Amino acid sequence: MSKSARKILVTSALPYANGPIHLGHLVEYLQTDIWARFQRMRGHDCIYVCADDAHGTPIMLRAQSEGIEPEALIARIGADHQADFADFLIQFDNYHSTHSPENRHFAETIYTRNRDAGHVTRRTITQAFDPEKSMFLPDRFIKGTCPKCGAQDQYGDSCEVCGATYSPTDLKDARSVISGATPVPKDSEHIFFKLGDFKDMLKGWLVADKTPEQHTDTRHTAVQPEIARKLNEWFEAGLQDWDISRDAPYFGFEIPDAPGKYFYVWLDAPIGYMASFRNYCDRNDIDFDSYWAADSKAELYHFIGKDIAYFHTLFWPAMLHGAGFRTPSAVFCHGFLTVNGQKMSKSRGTFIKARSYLDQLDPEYLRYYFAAKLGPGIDDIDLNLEDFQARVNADLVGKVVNIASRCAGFINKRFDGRLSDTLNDDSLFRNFIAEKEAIADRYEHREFGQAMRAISALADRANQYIDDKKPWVLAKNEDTLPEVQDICTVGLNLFRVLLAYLKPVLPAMATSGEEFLAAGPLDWINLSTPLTAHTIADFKPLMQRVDPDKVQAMIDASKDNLEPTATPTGPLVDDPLADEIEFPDFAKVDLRIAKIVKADHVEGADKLLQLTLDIGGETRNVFAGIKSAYSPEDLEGRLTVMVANLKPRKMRFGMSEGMVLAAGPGGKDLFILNPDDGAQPGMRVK
RNA sequence: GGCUACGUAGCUCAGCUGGUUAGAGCAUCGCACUCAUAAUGCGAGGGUCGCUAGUUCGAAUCUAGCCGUAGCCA
Repeated sequence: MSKSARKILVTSALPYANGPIHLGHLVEYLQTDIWARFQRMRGHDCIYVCADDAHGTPIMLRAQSEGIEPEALIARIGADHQADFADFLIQFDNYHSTHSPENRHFAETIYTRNRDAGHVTRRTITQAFDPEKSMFLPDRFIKGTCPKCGAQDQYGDSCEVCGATYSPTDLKDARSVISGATPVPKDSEHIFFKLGDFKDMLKGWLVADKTPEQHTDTRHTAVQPEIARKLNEWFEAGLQDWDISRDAPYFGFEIPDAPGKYFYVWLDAPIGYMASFRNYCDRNDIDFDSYWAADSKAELYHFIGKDIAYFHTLFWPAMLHGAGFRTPSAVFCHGFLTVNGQKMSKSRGTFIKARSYLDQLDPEYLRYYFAAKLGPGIDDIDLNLEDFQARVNADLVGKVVNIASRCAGFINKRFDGRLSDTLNDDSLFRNFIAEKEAIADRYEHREFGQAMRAISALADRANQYIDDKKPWVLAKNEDTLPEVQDICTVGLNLFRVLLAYLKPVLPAMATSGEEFLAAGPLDWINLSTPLTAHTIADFKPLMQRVDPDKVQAMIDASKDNLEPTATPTGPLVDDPLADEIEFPDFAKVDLRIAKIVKADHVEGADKLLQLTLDIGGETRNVFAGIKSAYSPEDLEGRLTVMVANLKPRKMRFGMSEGMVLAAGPGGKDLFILNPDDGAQPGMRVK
């Protein structure tokens, strides 16, 4: 290999630290991991870093609703994320957090350098303010009636019914999702990044040839053609100033020269790539500047979803450039994941968390399936669960592993595990090796689907070869027995090449296969030398077929609520529906999300618990007949649903100001209601 | 609403700059084989290439409109 080792830094987008990793996230991490492993196998110096994106209003509010500090929330979620990634065999060199000293340093550096260069401006804007919570409300935290079509319960930025976009101040009957209060307009000075200053620079960045000297085989531009077209559209629309500050209270970094103002989460999120790398450099004695200085010769690639292209192809290169750092070599976008052809859905059980998958299935199944479907473009990819099972079983177990399985028996039983001294028929082996650069090129350009197809076609040829030579016939005759050893030696060498080609995708199977072959780790160079005059280990199954029951179990575990069964048994039979009512009858009942702040036993009462319910600034005292099913410590801190406008009723133990809702026949079988994540005390249920 | 992608056999997808009878894998149906995790090999059936106009000697491939799906609109 005359080509020298490339210095490559790759990243995946930072997952947001307010929820678990799901299969949609994994498209990106698996794509990046496969690419990084491939580069390392080729002998390049490829560092893969990531981090949790830990700032912003949603995290602040979620921590509040859980009654914990945001630091505790992000620590817990960060640990979950890392466990999920590790179990999917994603090999980060470093995993950090945007809530870190390194990130504060780079956020401040990038801000102050851009400010000093004149790329920052200040302006007073008017925003919706929640007077009860004393905070400005992001658009998504305001709901109301669409000013265009009159649809109710729409977010502050756009209407999901008619698709209109507007400003939250246009919304009719607006209210804060957090407190339920009516937002009021309020002025505040904000800090803006002058993106327009970078128009020419960005256009130049887009068209420049990013091909590193070491691999001149293909041109390499900063973004894919689809994204380039989108960028041109954005250029034509004009680049507006970007609001990079948020007022307290906000979980993030305070802006150095603006007390009470914080960097917007999207400013410090991509800076997390630098922070994580800096943290890695400090622990591994690597020169940070050789990767990030303006004149760096290293390659820098970001893998992201197409939804965040705007941030990574405009703001990010601009603010790096404005602060005197290098810009990315390229930003690689991918599409979204659908399951069985549709958006992931909790009710269908297709909103599958990483952990729900891992509880049932081998991570390498999904690694292979995604690889088989990923291309360089931004098309969405579909996880069709039947196709998933068929593909993994046919390609991996039926074809690839089968080659080793059908040869290993002869070599182990008849030749004491010994391979022939030479490859007496090496034409097919040479054909396999001849594909090496073509397959590498597919990996390099993220054409994983084509790489998998090429590998699969080779596996077919290996099986054809064995079928043609019929070693099981030759094994019956002592005279032809030596030929059996030769044929199986060829077969196992073909298998070994396939194993190497698949190693970026199937690292665990590659390790098992390497143990079986007992000749050390495979890489892109040593795979060309055939294995001869060598003793292999006993063959153990390298991969099991996908168990359909496990797939079903995964779906069942992902179902939010159990589908009503077709058989007419259960509660509906015992307790038929009440008479139909008109909407106004229902509207009279004011149901609210309530937080159980305190729960106590009631002296002298057999069935009652005394609950103190917070409905967003106000509290209610309620006696609930749920003692048989819940103890007070089970309840404190939980959210539930109460009838808030029920006329207070005097009971023997005091005044009860409402009731909490529960289902079930009674006794131990009582179930109080539990709102989904994100609900806030005081929200109306309707 | 504007813009950008996508819409090819039952399923999942290839089809580069327009050119002989539109391909692969899975599934289905025959046949062969039995070394192998009921694996493998050979063969067959199956598509008005979303719809409609147009450009062209010729279009799945180019243009326009329409329908459907997804995303973006900072």
